[in-house]
Formats: sequence, C-alpha cells, structure tokens
Amino acid sequence: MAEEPRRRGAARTDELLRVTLELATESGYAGLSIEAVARAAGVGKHTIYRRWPSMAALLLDALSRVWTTDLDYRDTGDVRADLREQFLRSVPALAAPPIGPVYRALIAEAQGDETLRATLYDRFLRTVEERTLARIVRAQLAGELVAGVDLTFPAEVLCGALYYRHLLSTRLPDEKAVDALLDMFMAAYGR
Amino acid sequence: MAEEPRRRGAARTDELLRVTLELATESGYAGLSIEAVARAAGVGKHTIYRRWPSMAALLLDALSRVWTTDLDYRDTGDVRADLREQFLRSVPALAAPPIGPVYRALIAEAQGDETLRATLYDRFLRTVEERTLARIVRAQLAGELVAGVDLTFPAEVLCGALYYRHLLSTRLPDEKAVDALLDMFMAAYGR
DNA sequence: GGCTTTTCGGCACGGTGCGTGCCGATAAGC
DNA sequence: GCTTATCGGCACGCACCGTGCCGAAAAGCC
Repeated sequence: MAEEPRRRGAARTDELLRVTLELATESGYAGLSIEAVARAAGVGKHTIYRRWPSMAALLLDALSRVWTTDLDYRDTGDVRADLREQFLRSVPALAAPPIGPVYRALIAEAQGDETLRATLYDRFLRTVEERTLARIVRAQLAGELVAGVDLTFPAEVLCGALYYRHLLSTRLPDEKAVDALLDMFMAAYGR
Repeated sequence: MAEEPRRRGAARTDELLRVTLELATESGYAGLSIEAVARAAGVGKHTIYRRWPSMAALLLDALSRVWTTDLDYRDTGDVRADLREQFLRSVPALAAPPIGPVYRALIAEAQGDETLRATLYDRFLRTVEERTLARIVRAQLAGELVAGVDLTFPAEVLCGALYYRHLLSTRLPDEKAVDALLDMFMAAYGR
C-alpha cells in the first residue's frame, strides 16, 4: 500500500473542488456541507476554511469548474434556430448533477445573503444574459431582427423565463415552452 | 397583572401565524426558525409541530394570510396600462416584510424539496399566472391583442421575467424594466 | 543535508436548530 | 365535577457551524 503523500497547496485546492462536485453528484443538494466535504476528502475542516470563507464561496468556485463556456451560441445565420438549440441544450445541463445540486444550494444560500446574490448574478447569470444579447444583436445587425431597438431587456426576458421554470416550478423548460418563448420574441422583434 | 388565560386550539393557531409574520418583519429571513417562533410566542415547540409538520408548512400558511388577493388586475380597457400598474404595485409588496422574508425563506427551503417547490408553485405562482392570463385573454377578446394566439406561455413569460429579477438579481424590477417587458409583449401581440 | 516554516489531519469545544420524548399543569368538553 | 386533550417547559441525541489546539509531515531555505 504505497501511501499517497499528503497533497498541499494548489493540488489540494483543486482536489477539494473535485471532491465537492463528486459529493454533489452522489449526495445531491442535501449532502452539501463543509463537514461533509471535509469527511469525503479525508481532510480537516481548517484545510477548507483556509481556502474559502464559507460553503457558498467553495460552491461558487466549484461551479466555475463545470459552468462550461459551451453556453456559447452558434451563429448559423438563423437566430431563432440558434437560440432554440442553445436553450434546449442548457436545460438538462443546468438540471443534472453536479451543476443542478450545486446551483440549487447556491440559490438557497443566496436568499439570505444579498452579497452572495450579487456575486452569483455577476459570475454566472450576467454572462448568460450578455452572450444572449450578443447573439441577438448580431442578428439585428444582420437584418434578421428589427433595427433601432434596444435588445438588452429582451435578452434578460429570454433568460429570465428559462430560469423561472428551473427554479420556481417543477416543470423544466421543454420544447413547447422554448418554442412559445421564441414565438413571442420573434413576433416582437423578427422581421 | 391579569393573566391572559392560555389560548388553545384555533385561537393559538391564528396567533402563531401572526407571531411568525411579526418575526419575519423584525428579524428577517435569518431569524425564521421553529425555535425562534416558539420563543417569540412563548410556546412549546410541540404546540407548533402539532399544527404544522415543518417550518415550510408554517410559512406557507403564514404567507397565505398576507398574500392578498389585491394582485387582481384592473380592467380599464387598456391592457398595457393595467399590466403596468399591477406589476409596479406588486414589486414593493413582494419585496417588503413580511412577504419578502417569508417568501425568500420558502424559496430557499424549496431548493432542496421538490414537493415543497410544487406546493409553492400551486398555491401562489400559478394563481399569479392564471390571473395574468385571464386579463390578457380579456384584452384579446376585446380586440386589444391579436386573435387566434394561445397566450398561456406569454402570461408565464411576463410573470417569469418579474420573478427572475426578484429572486436572482439584486435589482428589483423598476419602471424601465417593466416598460421594456411590456414593449416586448405588446410588440408581439398588440394590434 | 539539516533546519525552519507552513500546512496538514485529528480532535474537541460551545453554539444553534432540529425533531422527539416526558413531565406536571391547565383549559375544554362532557 | 370529572375526564381528556392540549398546554409550557425541559431535556435529549443529532447534525453542522466556526474556532482553537495539537503533533506530524511536507515545503522552503541555507
């Protein structure tokens, strides 16, 4: 039994993030606590507290590891099809472990912590809104959407409608919902 | 010191809901626990557990007491103005105590409890969506909106966009956001 | 290579809330 | 006036929080 030497520093940090995601996958939302991560990693709690001030901070970093940038929209020249594909692709990705449980845990903690709510928005949701905005602005410049309209809020509405279902209902956004959302968007701004 | 006789039965139940709302107003989200309610009401924990199986159940009933039915839309014949008025009116009502803290506490608990999430949706959000739908269907029948379109999803999108801001961002829906949302809705379905 | 410094795992602590069990007291129902 | 259900109070074991202290082990330095 060759004893693995104790890892330290950056290697430990990385391993802790990995263990956190594993734990989220196996135990789900309910099992996510600092004690549980320490136990699963065979680590003292100090080793975690030295790196992150709270469970929320740890979860934010863990989420960053898997919040892949493949949320980028394609640009086939058909804005409706590109939005549709991306929306439908993001639904299972957001709901499945490890993203789903970690995300839910953060949302829950953020309800009682205004600062965390702002951080969560800045690090994840704002990016989603911005990329959505970028894609529809490109469509606007290409003549697919009406010109002369500020699309910032419409981009937010598109994202908001999807997250509303994720977080507040038990129905995930399905094809029907996504199509209806895009119907509304295209009816408003399509040409 | 005329001792108030111990209240029992329905009177106690009512008082406990009142105390819960008071506690939410004074201590906010963080102070909401069964122990805290029992302490504030001068009551044994059993007295609460006998009535509600969990904090979430207690909060749901408490929320019902203040989730006033004044979320009803007016019907002045101008659907955009009626929606706008109602949206702007609901924003501070949802954010302020006691609704704000209680609602946040429920959202937080619902993240780890699928059943609660469904109950929360059924008892509150669905009503909001249905009343919104009813108002815009009336407008459709009155010829204010285009005919022959199913407005179920658009009603959900309207509500979803507002709740998205409430729960996931630090910016409450303001006049600009509501106007932009209504711009999109009217551009899509107005005549 | 030997020494110092930092990080490590392990353990224990007090604090808080959970959900339950057991009291003797008290109000309600008959 | 007597029975019965509910009451408040207290205690328990459990879990997690965030912190402190320990001796061991790795990393860094000369």
